[in-house]
Amino acid sequence: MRTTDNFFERVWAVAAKVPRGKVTTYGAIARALGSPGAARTVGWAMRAAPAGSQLPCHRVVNATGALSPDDAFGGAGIQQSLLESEGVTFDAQGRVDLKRHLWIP
DNA sequence: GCCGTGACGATTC
DNA sequence: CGAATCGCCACGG
Repeated sequence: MRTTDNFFERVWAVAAKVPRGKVTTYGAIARALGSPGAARTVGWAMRAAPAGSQLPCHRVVNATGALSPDDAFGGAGIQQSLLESEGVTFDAQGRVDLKRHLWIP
């Protein structure tokens, strides 16, 4: 089958299920897939996600609420802007308020 | 089957 | 809080 056999598709599937105005963490997705330690692999799937897949990867953040690198999404601040547009709030550190928007599959 | 890689996680300083 | 370190897992070569 394709190079993207299972894990990647699972990650994308879960990420696509994240409701608008909410965010999830790589660890949460990895946990949902049955591999709580595969958080890195989840992040890798996001980076390997095909452009134009409409995958809301901007709704996926790490456990600390920090967003993806500035060079991601094609520009710095893009991720935060998108989340803010969806109603997501940030703290003084520019991190997502997981206490309010954390969503787990 | 080993090595290198990586948009992570948790711990420690 | 910020930076550094170790450990984890899956994919490609």
